[in-house]
This record gives sequence, structure tokens and C-alpha cells, in this order.
Amino acid sequence: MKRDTGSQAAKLSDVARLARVSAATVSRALTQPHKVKAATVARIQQAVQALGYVAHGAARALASRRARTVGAVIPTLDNAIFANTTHALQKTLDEAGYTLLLACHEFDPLVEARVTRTLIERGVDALVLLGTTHDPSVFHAVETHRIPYVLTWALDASGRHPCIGFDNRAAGTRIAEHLLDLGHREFAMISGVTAGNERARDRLQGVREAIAARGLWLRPQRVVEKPFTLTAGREGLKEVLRGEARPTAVICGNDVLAIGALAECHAAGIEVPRQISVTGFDDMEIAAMITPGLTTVHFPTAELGALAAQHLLARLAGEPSAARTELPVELVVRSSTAPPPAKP
Amino acid sequence: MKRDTGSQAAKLSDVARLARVSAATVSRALTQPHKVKAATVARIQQAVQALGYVAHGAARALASRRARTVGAVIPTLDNAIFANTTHALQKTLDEAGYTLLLACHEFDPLVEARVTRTLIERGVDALVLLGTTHDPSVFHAVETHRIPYVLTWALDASGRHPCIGFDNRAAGTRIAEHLLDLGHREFAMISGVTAGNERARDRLQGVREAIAARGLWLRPQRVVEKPFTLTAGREGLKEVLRGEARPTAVICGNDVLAIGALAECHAAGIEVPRQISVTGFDDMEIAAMITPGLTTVHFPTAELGALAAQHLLARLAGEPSAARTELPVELVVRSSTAPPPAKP
DNA sequence: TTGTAAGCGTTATCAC
DNA sequence: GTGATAACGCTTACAA
Repeated sequence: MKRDTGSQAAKLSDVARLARVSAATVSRALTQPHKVKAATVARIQQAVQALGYVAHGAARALASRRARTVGAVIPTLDNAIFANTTHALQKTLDEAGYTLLLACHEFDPLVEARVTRTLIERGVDALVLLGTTHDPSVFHAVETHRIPYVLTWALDASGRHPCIGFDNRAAGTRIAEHLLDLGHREFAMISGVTAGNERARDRLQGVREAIAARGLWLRPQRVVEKPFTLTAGREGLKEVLRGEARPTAVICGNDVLAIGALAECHAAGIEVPRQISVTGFDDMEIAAMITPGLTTVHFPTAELGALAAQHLLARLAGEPSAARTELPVELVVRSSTAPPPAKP
Repeated sequence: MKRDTGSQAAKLSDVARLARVSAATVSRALTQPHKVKAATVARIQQAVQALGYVAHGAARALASRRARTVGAVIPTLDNAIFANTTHALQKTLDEAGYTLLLACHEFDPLVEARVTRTLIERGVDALVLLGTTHDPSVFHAVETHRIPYVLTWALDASGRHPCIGFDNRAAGTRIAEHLLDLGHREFAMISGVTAGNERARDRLQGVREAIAARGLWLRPQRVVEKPFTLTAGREGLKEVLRGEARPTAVICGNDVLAIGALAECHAAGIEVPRQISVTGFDDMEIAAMITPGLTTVHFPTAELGALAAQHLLARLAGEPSAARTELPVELVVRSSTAPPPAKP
């Protein structure tokens, strides 16, 4: 004896039979209701309800050549900054009826290339890539498959790829100039790992250039590269303090490193900002809550996610969309910076 | 004039032609290489390389009735705790060749039901749901579509659903008993919003029970429900301090609320823990870094994500997997707790 | 406005 | 070991 409605996943033909129409009409009623008589649509919707019908996405994607999904390849979700952006991305996509496929590569370019291929294989209609530096095979894959994509967080210098992001170099310059204006002359930087990460590289470069522009320089032993973890931030601070002359200002590659550095200052009995100023980038809200408040360059990360989604959605809809968008960043001065100690 | 290889997305038949075999053989070579002569496999792989062939996931899913994707429905990525779990989930799935489809509902049960249906429609092979409280339509949908699923973070009291999570009630009891043992008698709780959130509800209940077990109670005006944000944590602290008699211990529903509460203590000139003890749940690493360190019940969130993935992968592979797994939680005592002030 | 029928690119069941 | 061939469930000209 067969089970009743609801116990089996119904298909389009089941709905069609129950509504006494053809499969084609059901399909239309579901995707372009205005092309079907209102009464018929109503009847079909009843049948859909009764059967608990849910369309088969793979079949739909195969026939229509549209999966209604967008892929995102990011370094990690463990860093709140990327999680924020991803959240906004997902939300915007969802509102437009698109689903997010997510993959992380943990800063490994080979993993990135592999997961990007996988997402393409899963049939994403478009792709969000984080950063501008990618394995050539990544660009090759998206291009041969004609998949709309957008690079995010940084700005593509080559001008060959659509991008939406921040000017990380300018952000570095901004923070360094702030410190220079306060009178600082002895700098250190706890940078993120720059290999394959143009965001970290650009920030460091911006800092370097600003300092050089005033006839000063960032000594090599005062620059360390660290992964984005709190303990790495602590270690980083210890390392840049090793030399005889202590820097008066420490610039950190992001807020996680900065908080780690602040924690180490506290543990080592170094008063911030009286003895040393600490600054960073990215600015999680949480950074503002801790004592002492952290001076940062703030990046509008949620806006980034939403804009990336909108850009892709526009292109999928055949509408034009700017090939390059720069989002403004903002210097947020809090109590972790001050002029250098009177007698440096 | 036609373009050469590489400019167009090749299909299985193209590979077959180039390798001088049938489509069926290519399909086998790609999915079950051991069923094909080694030399043939090699020839086919050459053709795949030459054409830059990438399988069409939708077609594959349609024919094989397997999409190699798993969906996850979570409240939000803005809370680092869920982002952590999601990261581990994605990583484990990726290692097994599965792709993650992600959706957030921001604590709205209706949105949750909708996005769950959407994920089913996208063809996920299995589903990770966060929490045990869900709209009936959610359970109905996964059941009629025979989709393996697992509830996470909390433990299902009904025993009807596979779950893997923490005993939030016991965690609440644990933290309250710690404070009781230190001599505290006047408590307050800044809880998460309990509506539709059994994690928040269970934690609060656990705290209540532990206090009641010693013949004391948590006064209604000393319990506030707040969304999981830093500012809500600050407000929450103000509110529970309104009454004449000040509590000596404030328990916060999660670490975000706790950090907010600590920030407010600092702003209001309240010394922690000399005048008041602050504790929380969840325990982001960052909490340990700030001053004063935060006493929490720590949840192994990354393990949760990995185990949820493994559970589902096992079931998809036809292997048995425990229908209910409880992960141990750990009380981490730091400097934010102390015995109550001498003269309460 | 609705129906017919030809795919969409794979996999899977057979034979060979 | 390999090759035909029929699904898989839906969309979309083209007809009616």
C-alpha cells in the first residue's frame, strides 16, 4: 500500500497531474507566474502545497543553465573580519534568491586554486574572490567557464579584473602620518604574513612610504611578519622591542595582532600609550571596547560584502556595474596613541 | 572560425572524443578509476588536462542523485563563536570532497524555515541545523526529503533527532556553583534572548537551579535578556545594577555580553573583580587577552563543527554514527572572579 | 494561455 | 574493460 502525499518527495510531474495541467505550465507558474492565467497559478500553488513540492535544483540548473548560487573563496572564517564580510554577502545574496557556497583556503594558494575549481564544478553562477593575488589557474578557470567574478578587499593594480575593496597602501600611509604628526620618529611594525597577501604587503608598503617621505625609515629589525593570531601579536611585540633603542610607536597589521600586542604590553608592564603607542587596521568593534582603546584604520567590511554581492547580482541580471569600486576607510583615533614620550 | 581548446567549457563527450573512448568510460575513469584499464585512465586524464575539463555538477547531481554538498543553517556569522564552528565544518567537509552551502537566519524562525527549504531545493545531501528549537515545517521538510541532518550546539531533549552539542544547562549550573563556592549570594544574569533559543534558555535555567539548590534565588529584576552585542552587554550591566542592593556576581549569557559588561564596569569605575565578579560562556580567545581576564565556561566550538561534519559524512557513506553526542565543556577560571567583597 | 517535445550533461544498467 | 542507451527532473522553443 502506497503512502499518502507528503511522505515522498514530489516532482514537477506530480504537481502537474494533481493540478490537471502540463509540466510546462507548472514550470512557468513557478518561475514566471505572469505568463500563466491567475486561476491556473492558484490551482498549481494548491497542488504544490498539498504535495509539499520543492523543485529539484540540479535538474533546474541543468535545464536552465543557472544554479542560483554564488561561490565565495575566503582565507578563513576564524578571523572576525572575514566572517563579517561573508555574513553581509550571504544576506544580500539570500534576499535576491541566491545561495552562498563557501570555501576557505587558510592562506594556501594551492588550496585556493583547488576549492575554486570545486566551486565552479558545483555550478556557481558567479564567484567572489578575496584579494587580488591568485594562482594563474584560478583566473584561467573562471575565464574559460565565463563565470562573472569580483576581487575584493584590495584594488587590482593591473586593471584587468573587476574589483571592489580598500586602498590598503593609503591606509598604511594614513596611520603612519598620524603618528608622524604626533611627533613619533621610531617605528616598528608587526605585519601580517605578506607572501601571497597583497593586503598585508600594501599596508606595510604604505607605512614605509609615509615614513620615508619624512626622511626617516623603518629599520629591518623593527619589522616582523606574523600570522593573524593573538599570540603571534604578543610574540611580535617582544621581538620588535629586542633592540637597544625602543620604538615609540608600533603599527600592527590588523586588529588581532594589535590586541595581542596590547596584551603583551600589559603583561610586560609597559604603559600604553605613555611609553609606547599601538595602532592597527581593520577594527573589530571589540577592539574599541578593551582598555586602552585601540587606534585603527577602520574598514567598512559589511558594506564590502553587500557591495560585492550587488555587483555580481547586477551582472547576472545583465545590468552594468562598475568594474572598480574603492571603499573609503576611516582613521579612528582612540586612547592607544599619544605623542612619543618626552625624552625618546 | 572556431576557437581552440580552452576557450570553451568542455563537456564529457569532448573528453571522450579526444581520448577515443565512450562517454561512459570517461565517467568511470573519473569516478571509479579502478574499473578502467590504467592506460585508458591515463589517456583520459591527458584529454581532461588538455581541454581543461571540469565536470558539470548539476548534471552529475541529477544523474547520480548526489550533489556532494552539505548545507548549514546558522543564526549569524557576526558572532565569532558560530564563525569558528562553521570554519571547522567547512574544512572537514572540504577534505571529504564536499562543499558547504551556508545560510544565516539572524535568530528569525521564519527566515530559518525559508532558507532551510532553499538549501533543500539546492540539493544538499545533508543538513546541519544549529540548536534544537525549530519551526515544525523545518523538520517536516527534511523528513519528507529524507535528508540526513544533525542538530548542533544543544542536546535534543525529545530524543527524536540526531544531535551533537553541549549541555548548556549543566554549563549554567557549573558557573553558578563556582560562584556560590566562592561565597557569592547576590547574583545577576545578563542572558541572551531566550525566545526560540534553547541555548540561552538552558544556561539561564542551569544558573537558576544551582542557585535554588542552595536555598537562594535569582531576583527577577536582576535578570535581563539582551541580544548578543557589546553595547547590549553594557546596557545589561547598567540595568542589573539599578536596584539598591548591588549583586556581587554577574553571569553573562555569552562572551560578547560579558566583554560588554566588563567595558561598562570600566567606564563606570567599578573594579572587577574586587567590587563585582563577571563571568560568561563561550570564551573567545580574545576574552582571555583583555584585562581583567574573563572567567567562562569554554565550549570546544571547532570540535563541534568537525564532529558535525564527520557525523553527516559517515551517514552519507552508509556507516553508523552515534545519534547523540555530548561534548564536554570546561570551566576556565581567570581573574574576573573572586570571593564577594568582605561586607556585602 | 497551454501543451508537446527536445534537450541540458551526467550516471548507470545492460550487453558485448 | 568498454560501449550503447535509457534515465535523472526540469526548462524552453515552438505549436496549437
